[in-house]
Amino acid sequence: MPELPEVETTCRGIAPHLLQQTICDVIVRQRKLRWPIPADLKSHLQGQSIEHIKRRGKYILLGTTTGTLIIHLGMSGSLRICAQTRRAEKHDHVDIILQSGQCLRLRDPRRFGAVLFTHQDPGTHKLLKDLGPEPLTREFSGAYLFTRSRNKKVAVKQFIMDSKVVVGVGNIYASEALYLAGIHPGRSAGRISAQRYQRLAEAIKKVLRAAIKQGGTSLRDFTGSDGKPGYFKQKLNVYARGTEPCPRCGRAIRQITQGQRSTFYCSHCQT
DNA sequence: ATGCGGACCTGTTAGC
DNA sequence: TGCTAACAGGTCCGCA
Repeated sequence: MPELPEVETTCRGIAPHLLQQTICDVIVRQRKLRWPIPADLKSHLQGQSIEHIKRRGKYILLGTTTGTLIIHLGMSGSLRICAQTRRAEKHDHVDIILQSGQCLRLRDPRRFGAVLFTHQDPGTHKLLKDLGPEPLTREFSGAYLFTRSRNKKVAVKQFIMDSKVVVGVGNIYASEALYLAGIHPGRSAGRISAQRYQRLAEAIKKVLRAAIKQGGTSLRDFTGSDGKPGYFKQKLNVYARGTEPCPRCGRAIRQITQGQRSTFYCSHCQT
């Protein structure tokens, strides 16, 4: 479900409820997520105060005095703030109960998400250490993409979805950014000019910023931590619009499969 | 080093 | 209406 804008929306929504709150209790109803939730999670968190909330790629990092809780929402995860007394529903796997009486509740029907804890600098954690730059920083640029892509024959869409190249660009925004940049998703990453990568880097930043501004994209069921959907869906040009006309030229948008994921593009506007 | 398919799950929708 | 198959916002892992 969530790409970078949805994770960012979630972080912004939960942060005010969590900062400087002491964790009173931790309830784990289902520990089988992508990786098992550590059996000693509660002992790491109970009595600790949440000092900061950060996002790295699609990972949400809750910093306590003694370590960092690492949360990934996978394909279908969401975090909500609710009253501790609110009845848990079917896929509500974890509750982090706060002194305020509220609780941070993780729901994840498909269980591709993760909840882990580390005492180390989270940047050195196995899952985070090889991540590429954040797309909304100056470090991420057309020049960077150009350099990284030399001699790569992988399709450019898969290239920009590789978290070692750049974090946070998932299946929706990859299609959207390539559309904005006018680049065919199947083109080999190594055969794209510096100038076109300049356009692509700008398009990625533009589409992610716009999506964050709209509170993310709600296709099926994404909602922010307050339960409100994201409104970026209305601004999607190609994603999930197979057979609809291209907004620019009117020809039918095409849907193909790349790396077992759907890609949407306009064969006339994207070359 | 790179590339590919499979794996992990449940829910929803499309098709017969 | 009901059964089945395909598909869904992610990404790690093992094997060629």
